[in-house]
Amino acid sequence: MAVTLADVAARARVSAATVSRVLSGNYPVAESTRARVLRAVDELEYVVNGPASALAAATSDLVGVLVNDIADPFFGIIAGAVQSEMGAPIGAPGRGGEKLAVICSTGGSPERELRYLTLLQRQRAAAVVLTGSAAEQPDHAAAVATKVSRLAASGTRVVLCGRPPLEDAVTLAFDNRGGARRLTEHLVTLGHRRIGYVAGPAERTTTRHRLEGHRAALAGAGLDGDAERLTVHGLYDRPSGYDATLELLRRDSGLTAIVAANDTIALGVCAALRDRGRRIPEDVSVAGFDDLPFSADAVPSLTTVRLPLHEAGIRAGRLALGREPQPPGGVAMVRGELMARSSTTPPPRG
Amino acid sequence: MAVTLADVAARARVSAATVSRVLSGNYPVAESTRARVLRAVDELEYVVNGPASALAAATSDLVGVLVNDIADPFFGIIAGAVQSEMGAPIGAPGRGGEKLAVICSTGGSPERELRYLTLLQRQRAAAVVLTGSAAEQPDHAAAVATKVSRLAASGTRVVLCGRPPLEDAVTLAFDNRGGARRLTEHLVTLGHRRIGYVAGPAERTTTRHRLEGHRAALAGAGLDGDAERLTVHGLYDRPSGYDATLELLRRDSGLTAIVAANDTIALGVCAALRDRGRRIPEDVSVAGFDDLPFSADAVPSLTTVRLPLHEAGIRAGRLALGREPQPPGGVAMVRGELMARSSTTPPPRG
DNA sequence: CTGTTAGCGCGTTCAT
DNA sequence: ATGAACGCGCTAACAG
Repeated sequence: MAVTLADVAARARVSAATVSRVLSGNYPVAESTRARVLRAVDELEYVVNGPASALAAATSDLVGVLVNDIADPFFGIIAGAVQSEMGAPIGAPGRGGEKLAVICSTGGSPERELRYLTLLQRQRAAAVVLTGSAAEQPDHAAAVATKVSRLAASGTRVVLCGRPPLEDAVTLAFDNRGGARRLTEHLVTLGHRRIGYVAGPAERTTTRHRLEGHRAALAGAGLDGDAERLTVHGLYDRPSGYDATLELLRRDSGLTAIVAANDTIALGVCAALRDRGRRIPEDVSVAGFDDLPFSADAVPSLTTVRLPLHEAGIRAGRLALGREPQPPGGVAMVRGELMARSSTTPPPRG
Repeated sequence: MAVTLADVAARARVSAATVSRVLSGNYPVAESTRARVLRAVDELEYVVNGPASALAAATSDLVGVLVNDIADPFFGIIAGAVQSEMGAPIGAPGRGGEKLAVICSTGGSPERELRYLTLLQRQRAAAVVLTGSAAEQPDHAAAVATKVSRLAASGTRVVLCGRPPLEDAVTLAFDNRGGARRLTEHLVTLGHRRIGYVAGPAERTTTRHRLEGHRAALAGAGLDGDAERLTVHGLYDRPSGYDATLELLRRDSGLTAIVAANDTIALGVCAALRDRGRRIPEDVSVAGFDDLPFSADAVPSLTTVRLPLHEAGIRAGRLALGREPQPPGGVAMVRGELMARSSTTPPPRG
């Protein structure tokens, strides 16, 4: 029913193989026949059959991108950047290098993560990029590691972006621990002594690393006695930040600063503080993490740790396509930069 | 090299056809052999070859989702919702109904939109969901319409979400015009007479419809004399809102309200007003559109028009899979709801 | 440079 | 209920 290679070949009075060669452009073809073929393609409005092509060539032009939540700009920025690298390579005239990025939103569920991985394996994806924090439950972690190895074994390149290294995969790790430490050190330097922390969901690598960095800074200042009591876990969203702040205030109404595990949580922290009549930063300083676009515009502008998400996504995309050499040891660390803005200031006196 | 159907068949001592039938589950197979086959599948860690399957069955389990910018939560929310509908249908035990959503970020470029459409056509996608505003240049619009017809003709279901109807496609249109009109009417009712408007990029349907709604409200109040002069176009982003506001202030420093074409622009509007020493809303009222998650949390909370993006995405996904009956005439209108919040108030006296 | 040949792995008749 | 055989549309040898 649809137009096939054979139809084009017939119309151009050449063999199917020749048409195939013209289209993939990776083989010498006489200019005259080439033109004839292209004209036939045009006239017949022929479009290659992807599945057939993938089957015969044993390669697919699909690249999977797994994210926890595509509605969260953190992942949107990374995913968009990865996809922007999927076009045809610079010097390739043919429609050869066009890859299609498949963005999959797992909702943070390890089961769905594995399901998507299987789906991509079924599609024989050329590469897979796993972004964001990984679940730390031993069984899930093992299952993902196994799946990754299997994908790698079957020729799918696997890139990890913002999650801890794994065998058989190239990794772009975010320095969550270091960034978090510098952020809390900044507060300590300002003079804060009673600092609350709103963490993300437990059992996630990013949550743990950021919390560890925070604790390290506290320990360095001899302030870690209360750390456990002044930490509340929640999701990486605004309502969690709001609720956690109320809880923190209940536990210690004399807090002079609250650090949130990310910027979105920080938004909720600010809202709760305002509802409780605390001024930011005069009464309570607030800090986030990630430096999402809205953070610089918040009122007051949010002190946070800038992660180069776009750049990381670009790099992840290039690594996935093998257009960039792997970092030594297969692991590169992406540093975060402290952005000290208006939401943090020395604590009120008295 | 990889495990194939034949390998599984050999191990289970049945024919490849039987294995195929067990896996697709749409054919009677004896329980005993069924169990044997499934065990073999498990032991061999067999994963169906998607391309081969798609070729033989002439159907694909890919669904394309085109968005202007996946880093923008507006699209992230829609895309995430569409994808959440792609799982196996409720009563289907087999791995049959699993669809893979391919989210493609076009950057608002009509060329890339067409390229993605071709890529999806090449993959023989089961469906395509086009979201967000469409370019209005006649040639581009025609090219997209043609491509859509061609996709539809080849059996790909096409769903339009948040863009104007097209032949051969089911449409979920947003009532941008009506929402914008009610929003500006709200300002007029509050007493505003000099209202600036920061529009999105020209030549886009959403931009035009929202602007038309705004103008209609002005005209209804006899305020449309200055409308042209008090409108500035930009992109749908924060910097554009910032710059446009400075320009508007230059054109009329006595503005008492500024309406932005979306919430993100409104963020920039607020920043610029503050930098110019204007209080919001005491000196100048500000309004946005979309009601993205951050808008309720802004300080002051943003008056805007709520679009049920998540619900619309869910519906678009169901329509794409044919799981929901088409609306009468193939077009359904999604209304926006005015959310009057703290960023709008009566104009200052004098 | 071009045509011929032979699969790629699976779904689907048609028999049995 | 199961197996044998064919073909989906394309690419990759191999000739020439």
